Amino acid sequence: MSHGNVKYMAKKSDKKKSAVKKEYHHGDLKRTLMLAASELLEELGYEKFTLRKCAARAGVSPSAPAHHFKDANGLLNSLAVEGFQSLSSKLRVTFLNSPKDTANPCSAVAVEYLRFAKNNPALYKVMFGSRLNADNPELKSASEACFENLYLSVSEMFPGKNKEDLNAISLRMWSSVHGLSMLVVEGRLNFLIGKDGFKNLSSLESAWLNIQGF
Amino acid sequence: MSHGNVKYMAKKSDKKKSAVKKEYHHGDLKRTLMLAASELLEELGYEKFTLRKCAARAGVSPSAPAHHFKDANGLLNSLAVEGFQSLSSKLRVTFLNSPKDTANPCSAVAVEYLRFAKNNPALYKVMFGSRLNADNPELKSASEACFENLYLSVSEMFPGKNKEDLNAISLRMWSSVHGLSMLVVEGRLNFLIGKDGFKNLSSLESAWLNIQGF
DNA sequence: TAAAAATCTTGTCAGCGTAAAGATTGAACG
DNA sequence: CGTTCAATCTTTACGCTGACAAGATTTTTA
Repeated sequence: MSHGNVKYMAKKSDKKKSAVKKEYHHGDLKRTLMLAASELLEELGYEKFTLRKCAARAGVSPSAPAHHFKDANGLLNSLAVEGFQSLSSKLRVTFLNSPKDTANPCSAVAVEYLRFAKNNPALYKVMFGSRLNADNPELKSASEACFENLYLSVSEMFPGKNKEDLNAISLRMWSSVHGLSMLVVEGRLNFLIGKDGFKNLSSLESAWLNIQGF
Repeated sequence: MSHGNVKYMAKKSDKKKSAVKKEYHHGDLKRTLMLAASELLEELGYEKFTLRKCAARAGVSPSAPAHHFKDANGLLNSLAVEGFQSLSSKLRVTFLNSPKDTANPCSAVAVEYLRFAKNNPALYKVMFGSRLNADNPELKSASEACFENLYLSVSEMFPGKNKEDLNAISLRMWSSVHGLSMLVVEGRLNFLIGKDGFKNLSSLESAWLNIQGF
């Protein structure tokens, strides 16, 4: 496991070490482009991201990405899919590790959701923004799986409820925390800071959390 | 009042009737551009709106808008400001005209909010999207005034509460209905339609409304 | 080993925002 | 009334963008 096929490793190693010399075939351009895109998104912001800058950071020509993604939005779409998968598992893990006997058993999940949005603001905007086509099959199933995971936690939290109520509760939770996340990520709560004892963003968020359980 | 200065009116009338003949000075280009922008936004969608198309629809050159707005985002910013003013007054009127003795006195306001977002989806995205600078003074004060108006209704609804609670309730209401509006407007609830008896979007929205009062 | 496929580059195109400079008009003022 | 000046709009041009077509290079297949 540590070495594997020696010949192959040597080849790979050669490739790695000759990073100075530019090679025609990149080897793992798809992954490299997604990494570069993710970095550029958070560095420049959602609006200033361009495919050409992304290709430049990956060290390839502006047309190279076309061989791995349909177009610029195809690249962002792949990022968003991974974002939903990451968010989904984070929320589930948080729920499973949080105490179930508190007054508001969802607050830990909500905090984790908000943390994700604040840690990856540009990615979060891509995931829910109108740049991507919401009807894209992969994106649709990824966001659906995320919701289903939330639904699962909700159903374990309210064992007696029927499907309609569980769906409604899940939707209520999602839209509520999504709304706060968007307002925070878009800077739309800035005017509230300094008002009536809300000295910073955190105090606003905890007020939001404490005012009620979903 | 019906006629005013005859000379001036005649002049204006001449201008109107000679619409075939293109004139160098438009007369009310700022308003015309905002109208054209608002139309194009809803026709083409938030992402495909361009300043050049907007100028073309208004019948002027691509550089003409620069004399009335700082840049493309300046035009959208003005639209967003008017959007917040319109939304603010709609919500207040709805609250004042809705019965106060129901179980959930906010539901009428929430419905009106959602109606605004669905009637002007592209404008709504502009108002809350990251294309505009959230720290723009005019935009900031317009959205703040909108929130203050909501706060006013909330304070009349819960007379006993202190400022902190009223702020938290208002924020909770806003983020909740904003989250639902965004999800609806961005088409992010499509995958839920047809699931567990939710035959359309309206059934989802009413389930959201009925699951609890804010 | 030759053909085929995959991968990346170069060259090109229309469309975009916007800045600079010129043309036209209306308003202010003698 | 005529002149000057500011406001308004056009023309021209620049760099940047996404994307397409065609060619170069490498890897895979057969």
